[in-house]
Amino acid sequence: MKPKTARIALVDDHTLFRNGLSSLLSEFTDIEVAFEACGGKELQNKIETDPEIDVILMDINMPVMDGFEATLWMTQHYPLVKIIALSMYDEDTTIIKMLRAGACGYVLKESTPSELHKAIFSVLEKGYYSNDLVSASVIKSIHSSNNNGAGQLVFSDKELIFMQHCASELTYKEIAHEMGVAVRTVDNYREALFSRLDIKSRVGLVLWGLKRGYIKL
Amino acid sequence: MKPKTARIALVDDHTLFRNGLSSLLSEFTDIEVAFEACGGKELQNKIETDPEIDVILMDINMPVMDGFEATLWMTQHYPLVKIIALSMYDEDTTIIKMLRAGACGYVLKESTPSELHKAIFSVLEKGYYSNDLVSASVIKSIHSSNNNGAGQLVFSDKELIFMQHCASELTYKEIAHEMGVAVRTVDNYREALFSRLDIKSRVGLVLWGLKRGYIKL
DNA sequence: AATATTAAAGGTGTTTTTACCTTGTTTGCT
DNA sequence: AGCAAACAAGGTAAAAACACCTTTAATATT
Repeated sequence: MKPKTARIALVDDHTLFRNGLSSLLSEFTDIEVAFEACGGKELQNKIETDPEIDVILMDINMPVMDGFEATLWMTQHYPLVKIIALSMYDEDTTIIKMLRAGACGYVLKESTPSELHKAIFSVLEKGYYSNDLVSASVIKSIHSSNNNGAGQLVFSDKELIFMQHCASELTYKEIAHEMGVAVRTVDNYREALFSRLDIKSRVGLVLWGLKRGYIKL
Repeated sequence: MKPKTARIALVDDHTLFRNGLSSLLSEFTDIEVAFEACGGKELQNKIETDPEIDVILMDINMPVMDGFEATLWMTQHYPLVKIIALSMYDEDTTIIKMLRAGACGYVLKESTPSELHKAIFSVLEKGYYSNDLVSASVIKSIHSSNNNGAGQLVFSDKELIFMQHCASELTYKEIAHEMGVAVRTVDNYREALFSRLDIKSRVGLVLWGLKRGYIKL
């Protein structure tokens, strides 16, 4: 069954990119851009009045509600709408994280329009879109030992808060005070993260978090 | 004098954004996209065979040769071509840096197509494009004390290399070895940067550099 | 009830980072 | 030639970061 026209929604906080992509996609006769949203919140509003969407192209790095959260929300509330993650980075863990959140494909912003077109119709016809990027990441995540058996990295709330605090000029003593725990305790968070992620310094942790979207600049 | 059609070149490493923008701009009857380039190097090649460009829309964060370098090169080799910086971030120092490198305007990727259109023709007719972002940055840079009298932050080559090395898990000892200088010398770089930028830790330096594009993730 | 797991916290020691002060050398300026 | 500025480098000391090992209390697990 060849679906007539794919109804697409775009979610990205950069208006120029969003409008540009919309203009680009409208050149394909088999694609219709139903609406655009600048973030997760706006998506929630617009999908309500127009739920007949086939595919959402979702940026990952957005302020307020980012692509992970928005994707998670979509899979819970509109499980039939397919989501393709659009990102600038090709970090394995980010790809895995998006796929786990419910995305059916992952396309870089460096890709060509025709690859995007292919991704959209692959998702519609096969239910997923897989390219070298995704395949490699999936395989790596299965083979990786830096994770629990299920192939994912899990962080406690405290660890995530600690990680964000690390991206500042606060000392660990000040972070401990900020979080209301003993200095030794944040030292535990640090040691746990260092060993799990195979990191040797605070700078390394900050860089790791930034690359994968756990820390916001 | 109303220029017939503005001949534009796009420089951005993200193909989807570039193509999208191209498609968007081609909807304006008074704009013609002459060519696209994925980075500074490709721009250097293409401008040679097609130098009749009115305005270049230049992304700042690109690998290999970034927007700063490319803008500097353009002002030296093709001083008549106007450049508008396109960026995701609205950091004051970045804006100033691009303007000093020769850019005639600064537009965020969050902007609307009509603002971009306005910027292009403002640059062509008035020679520059100024919006609230640019005005505020210019004023701040004049009033700021974190700079030399001329209102700019200047870094030596070694300092820039050192800064980039700071965004790693290398210790200062290893950085010194990497750079072929004494440990005390990189300590000088660090102290100079810390005091000039009012920074208290290596993490702070890395965050400062990332926000302003001096350090690449 | 006994056992395993986990989070919080302490002890101790080493390495790294940071701060401040000083010296020699080069470079450029007048 | 004389002087100032800039750069590389050394000394020292304190603070912060890092590593490793142990203890306690609260939670599960069986």
